[in-house]
Amino acid sequence: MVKRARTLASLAAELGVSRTTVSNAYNQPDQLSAALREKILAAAAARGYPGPDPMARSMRTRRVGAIGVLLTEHLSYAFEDVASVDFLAGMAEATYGTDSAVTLIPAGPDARDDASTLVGRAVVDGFVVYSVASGDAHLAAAQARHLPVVLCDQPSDTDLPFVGIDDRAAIRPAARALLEAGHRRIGILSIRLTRLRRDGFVPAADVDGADLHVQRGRVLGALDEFTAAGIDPGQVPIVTRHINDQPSCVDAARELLTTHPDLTAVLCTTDSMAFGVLDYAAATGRTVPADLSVTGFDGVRYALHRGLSTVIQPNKAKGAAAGRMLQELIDARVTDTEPSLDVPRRILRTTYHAGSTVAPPRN
Amino acid sequence: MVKRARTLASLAAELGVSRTTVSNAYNQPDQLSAALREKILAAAAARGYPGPDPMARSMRTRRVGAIGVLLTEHLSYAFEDVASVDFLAGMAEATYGTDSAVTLIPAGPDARDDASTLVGRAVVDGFVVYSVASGDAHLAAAQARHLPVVLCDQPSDTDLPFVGIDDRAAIRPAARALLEAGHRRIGILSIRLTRLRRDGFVPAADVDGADLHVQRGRVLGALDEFTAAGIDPGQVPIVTRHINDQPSCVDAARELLTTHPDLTAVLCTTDSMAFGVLDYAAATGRTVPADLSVTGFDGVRYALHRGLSTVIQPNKAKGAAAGRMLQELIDARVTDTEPSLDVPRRILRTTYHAGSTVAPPRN
DNA sequence: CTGTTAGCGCCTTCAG
DNA sequence: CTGAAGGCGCTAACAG
Repeated sequence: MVKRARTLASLAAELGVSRTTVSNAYNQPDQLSAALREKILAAAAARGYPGPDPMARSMRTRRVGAIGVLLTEHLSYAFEDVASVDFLAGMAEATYGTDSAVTLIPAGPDARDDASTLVGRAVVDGFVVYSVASGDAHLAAAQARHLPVVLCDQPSDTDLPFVGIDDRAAIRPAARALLEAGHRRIGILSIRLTRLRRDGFVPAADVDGADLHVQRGRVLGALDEFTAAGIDPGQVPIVTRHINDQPSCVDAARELLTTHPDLTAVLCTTDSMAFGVLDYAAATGRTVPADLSVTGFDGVRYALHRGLSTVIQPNKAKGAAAGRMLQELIDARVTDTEPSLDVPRRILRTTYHAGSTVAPPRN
Repeated sequence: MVKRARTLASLAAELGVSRTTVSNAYNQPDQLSAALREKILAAAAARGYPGPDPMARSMRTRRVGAIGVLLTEHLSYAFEDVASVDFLAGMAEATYGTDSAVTLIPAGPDARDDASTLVGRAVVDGFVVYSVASGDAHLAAAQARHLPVVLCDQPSDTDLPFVGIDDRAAIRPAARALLEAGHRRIGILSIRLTRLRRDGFVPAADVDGADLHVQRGRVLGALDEFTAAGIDPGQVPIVTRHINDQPSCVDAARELLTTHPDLTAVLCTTDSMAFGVLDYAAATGRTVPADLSVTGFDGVRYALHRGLSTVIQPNKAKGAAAGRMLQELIDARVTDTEPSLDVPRRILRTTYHAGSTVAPPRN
């Protein structure tokens, strides 16, 4: 059993070379002879020296080799949600080949004073902040770190680098499909528009001030289209739910359709909501689309499988774009003396999937 | 605009207190007066000091606040595979409330010399190694780091902390169900048993030496049960495929059933394989289970949905157990002078789901 | 409750 | 191609 070298310095001492030389053996192979390098690496292996300590290295180089993703929801929810799993897959893809890993940072809604400790303490080179409300404390904490930050989806009104879709424009084809089929009495179902819980009807006038920009954009986009078709947006019933599990969505459909039995169509801002409508319709004996037209948003696999008329957004591509953008910002920071002044902003395309849940109204 | 304090020391200097005091304001609130603490925190906020630098802190405390997960496959595959997504969800759950994040470390099969750099450079407190072949280079690299390592699923024959199921025992109820229904001519379909690609028939005698312990265990468990029922394991046809996508699985079913048309049942070591059999049976006009009985393994959602007779394993619980076990090892390392000598080993329970794809053979 | 003293292990000049 | 020196920013231990 050979003595154990636990640091670069001790290994250097044992071999009778300088620390630099050992360091170079790992990091700058062209700075020493191949023979010496081999000898050093072999000696290291023999003594169980695992190579330069990553922490010390990071401290010195100011580079970690990890990018953080802030997922606001309880982290294990993120793995149950198809969209965020796809997003993570995209980020993983973006880092493939890079010398960076992805660090998942749970940033739950628990408003402990130190809710931001995880992001404050995370050992990463930058953050991707995935879909949080404007004014989110974790986002603020990430910015406070003075590291590159890329925002994904929301908030959409900051000066930070951004990757997302144009929700307001993206939903219009769905609204248009309903209008073109001849619908005039259309209700809207949306997931929460604000961080604060508020289930039930929301006046159209309140939508503008909502702090969850994604849902706000979708509702506004639909209203834009309705308005353009001569429908008074103030007369469009809008129902929201804070949680988007199946029972909530069905209940939202019930609330909307029992209070407004004259509706011939429901536009939903998420596929989950649309499923709620489909389920409620089935439970109450209505046929879709003969008795009721429905549109969704997101284009999750199950929606396409079920033939839902919906808007497909590229979740994986978003993840990849966000990952790459952050990586570029990190690299630029090392290279440039002065960071470039234009903030990257990438808007990805969406597509409307016609599906089979829109048809002309019965009467 | 106030001067910017970029380090703890500079902030301390500007405030005329010692660095310790500032450090304590962040880390040991009970070591100074609330008033002073407030004053320090306020001054920090005013100057944009983001708090103690995480890298320097980690370097000093030898603690990062992140645990690494090694997923051998190309990382974005991991997000397409239900089992590994559930596993990650479990890990996320285990770290919830802990001051640890999860770092995903892609450890693709690219056997570059430095394939292990990511794991060699990862700034983490320990590793969970998820389902790799025995002798995997990334596992070796993780061990070389002298950090706590927890193995999940495989390899199962090391002295490392382990979380998994007893694959060999777990599959026996599926085999037994087929035997009890009266089947005697049963084929086996398995995903790759070795890292090296080898599609097609595998002699039962070769299974023992397979380096992918999970699949090996399942095949051996089935053979155990067959043997106990008086069937010569040497006569049981075993077909493998390296890749488990749908076409491969269907093709495996074709290969098995065309060469052995007398089989009345197929035992599969994964649900994906069983789907391949179901699809092939449907395509060739056989009814399951009337004409052919089929069992799977894993218990993915879709399998249960489809009524497959299969073994359900608790993927999320595995992730949670692995995460917690690693966390404990990390904490113990800080506390204990001498690490405890018994290596934790946790075997989780599986359940056989009867489903509806097993019935007595026709003749 | 506050301050002083020592490094943590490495990489990067810069000089041979 | 190699070596010596300095410091990255912080916290643990101890002493006031």
